[in-house]
Amino acid sequence: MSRYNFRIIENKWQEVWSKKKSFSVKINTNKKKFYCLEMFPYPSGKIHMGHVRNYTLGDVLSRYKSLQGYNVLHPMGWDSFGMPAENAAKQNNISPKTWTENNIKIMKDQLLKLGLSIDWNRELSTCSEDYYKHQQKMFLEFFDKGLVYRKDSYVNWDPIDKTVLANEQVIDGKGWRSGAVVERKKLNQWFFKISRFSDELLQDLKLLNEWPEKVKTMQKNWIGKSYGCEIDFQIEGSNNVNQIKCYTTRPDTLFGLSFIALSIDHPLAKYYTKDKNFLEFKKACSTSGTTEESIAQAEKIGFKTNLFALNPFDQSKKVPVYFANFVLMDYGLGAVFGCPAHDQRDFDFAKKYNLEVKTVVRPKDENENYKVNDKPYTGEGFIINSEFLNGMKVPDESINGTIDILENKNLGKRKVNFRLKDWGISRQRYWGCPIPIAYDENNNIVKIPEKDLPVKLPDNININSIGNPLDAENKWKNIVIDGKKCVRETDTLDTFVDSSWYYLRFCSPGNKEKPFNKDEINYWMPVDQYIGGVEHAILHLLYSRFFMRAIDMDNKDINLKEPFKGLFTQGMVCHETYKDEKNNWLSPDEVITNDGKEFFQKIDQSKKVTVGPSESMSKSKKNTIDPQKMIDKYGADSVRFFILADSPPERDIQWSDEGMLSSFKFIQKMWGLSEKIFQITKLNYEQENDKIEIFSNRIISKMNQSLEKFRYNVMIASFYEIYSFFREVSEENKNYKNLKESFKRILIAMSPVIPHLANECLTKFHDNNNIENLKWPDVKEKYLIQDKKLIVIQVNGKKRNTITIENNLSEKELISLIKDKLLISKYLNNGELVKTIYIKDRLINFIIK
RNA sequence: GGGCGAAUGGCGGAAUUGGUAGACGCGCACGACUCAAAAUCGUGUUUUGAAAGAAGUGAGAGUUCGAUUCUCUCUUCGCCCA
Repeated sequence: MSRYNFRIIENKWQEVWSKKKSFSVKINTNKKKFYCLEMFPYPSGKIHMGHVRNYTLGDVLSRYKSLQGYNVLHPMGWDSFGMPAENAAKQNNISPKTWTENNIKIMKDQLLKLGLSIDWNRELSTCSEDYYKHQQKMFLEFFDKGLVYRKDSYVNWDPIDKTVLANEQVIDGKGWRSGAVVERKKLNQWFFKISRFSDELLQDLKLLNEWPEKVKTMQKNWIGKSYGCEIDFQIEGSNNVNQIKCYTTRPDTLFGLSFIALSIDHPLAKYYTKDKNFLEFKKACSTSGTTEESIAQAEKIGFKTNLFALNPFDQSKKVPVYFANFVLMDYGLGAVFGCPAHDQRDFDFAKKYNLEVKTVVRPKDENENYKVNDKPYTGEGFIINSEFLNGMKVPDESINGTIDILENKNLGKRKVNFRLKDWGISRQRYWGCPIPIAYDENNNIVKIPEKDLPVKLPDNININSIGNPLDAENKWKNIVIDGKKCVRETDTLDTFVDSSWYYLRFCSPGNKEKPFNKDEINYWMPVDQYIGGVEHAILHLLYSRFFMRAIDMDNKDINLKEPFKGLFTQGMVCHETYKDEKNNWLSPDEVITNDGKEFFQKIDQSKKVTVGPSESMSKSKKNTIDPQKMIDKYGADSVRFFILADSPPERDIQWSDEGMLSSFKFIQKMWGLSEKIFQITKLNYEQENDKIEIFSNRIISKMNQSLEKFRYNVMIASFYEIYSFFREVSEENKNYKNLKESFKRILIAMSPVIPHLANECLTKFHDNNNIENLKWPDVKEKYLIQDKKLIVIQVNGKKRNTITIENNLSEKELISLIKDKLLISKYLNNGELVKTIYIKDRLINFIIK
């Protein structure tokens, strides 16, 4: 029997698909559509295992839906703007464009070798003018709709490289390249007004019933709707200020007030700009990064003003007013009141500055003398030490009750607040979509006129100039609009903007005039199944949801708010990590083992290697496996098979060489089996074999369930069952009348996972080798019904025996049968039978005392 | 610091969603084929026990006739934070 030569066969089928354009689709209103989309890759150089997993998942689904008769849209593109291209350009003296285009070429070739069912006619690249020109128009449309504005905002500033750093470029508070301590710096930047849709983005999560709960929870927390109130505090100690407004979600702890804390960006800061100590404090604040994590973990520090605030409920009580580093201007009003007894941050701050800690909430099982000691109490309970609030139940009654009182006394106002901030889209970088804006001599905003669009990125720039290279491009920067001298905006758009609408562009990739065409959108959208990493659970998905709403706003042609009907988030691909004796990372290629216990360096086997825990594959830890090498060695089908086997798609998967090899062996065995069965089908016919029918229909039904629920690892288990069943049948060497047809049906059901092998085998079984228009096999229901049932016999909930019975036996008949056969007599004789519980077709439980 | 998950044999994992725990694979052991090895195939493989049996899904409690599944407390690990 010939060995399966995957190199020849896989290549053959990939050529067939590409020549016939098998996966290219058009609108067809007679067919139900299915839009399957995986998150498109950043063209970093070559594909990694994460891509293989992501695109295999989508491919299995696409091929499955397609066999089921859906008109499947399954496109692919490139998220091709972004920092790595600029970094590579600096290192290798090659333009970001050339670098990116080369990478795309390589990666596309790799994806083709995986045998993905992609409509390559729709390929797009976000860095191409064809794409970003539409984005610039959208930006201006959003501008007209009032969804774009400019304001001052902080960035991470590297004082040595004189450049703005992204959060991931700040490591332990230092610039990744220069090592300089990063400062916070204010810049005037562009924003999308995502907050306009805060409530809608929150409420509509309820409509997304095909999204994972955890992603919805993460988005809900991110949007962070809170119900609280604004409270007015009277101020003493200044001629300029007599009132400060604070936002709080815990007005019920007002009697525990011990200080007021302001953001350093609070309007009141302007009265302290001449105070040396304040300026020093401000500088100290600017040394921590801009992420929430760094702010939460930074030591809480404050600057005491000469002001005092009066407690609105008791004007005889005065507390100091501070500026503090943990208060953000973006949240609420940039001013909070501190109640140290019942908030961790306030508690830390009070301890540091020796402020009063007054307990005003007691837990349920404590009495009124309860006192907060070394830890704040943030749980439920009752209000104490608070005069007219005493006894209120925390939190619901106390918060609402206090707000009512504040409103009645005209001291405050009920207010809903969101944590979600507007989306800062300015990036001080070259390799991104230019913002189609200029400024006149008075620094007024001027939109680039439509006739001058797109604003093209200049080629041949000096990538090594300090800061944003576009700033140095004077020829490009200085323009004339309507006879007025203007200067272009040199910031480019956040690459999250590029990926916020690419799913729409796939519907109308060739349209030169418009980003997309109404009929095509209305046919293909929404995306039925979106697949990608959970790391995008918040930002990318929220931004896309915002974009869809922004486009939908005031647009009669489009009536769509949620772009992704179904979402699936896949786990990561992990591998063990290796270190040599000097603690340097080693790649799996550099390591060798004989017994799987002790590991040595390949180049010098006297040198021991320490094996670390299995972690997400990353270049920095060198624990990557190159998909290209695996495809070359084992073939695409084997790699696809392995990446789906074993682990559930939503969980992390461990890469294992043994697993990869056994997948490869399975492909070989399956080929051998197919050949054997093909030989058998040339023999004289035997009678039909019921066992084949029962097995095939049950296993296909099982595969259907696994596919519908994304349990691809369970489906792979069915593959092994299929193999061993048909191998047994084949050993009988009998050409049962239903053998060929059943095996064909099985091969079709296997084809989404291992398309090359399955199609090659199918060709043989088809009379004229023509395998067009294959259909997903139906399940014949009658073979799923079992005529005999296995019943579990329990005594007091423990399994003691089993019995196989005919269908439709009554409880009485069953019990007498069990007693007749003495199946559990030794238990029944030892006590009194109190009760029996009978679950039809499953189990009977005897309760004995 | 906050948020969200996860935990089942030596390992990856399965369990009709409250009803036989360990499907399927890897690994391991024994056997067949072979001069021999590789490959391939077969049998076995939760622990304990000679067996009958007993115990068993991170730990501890609870609900239930019955809990891997539901509730509470704790432990460990992972992911995310404009």
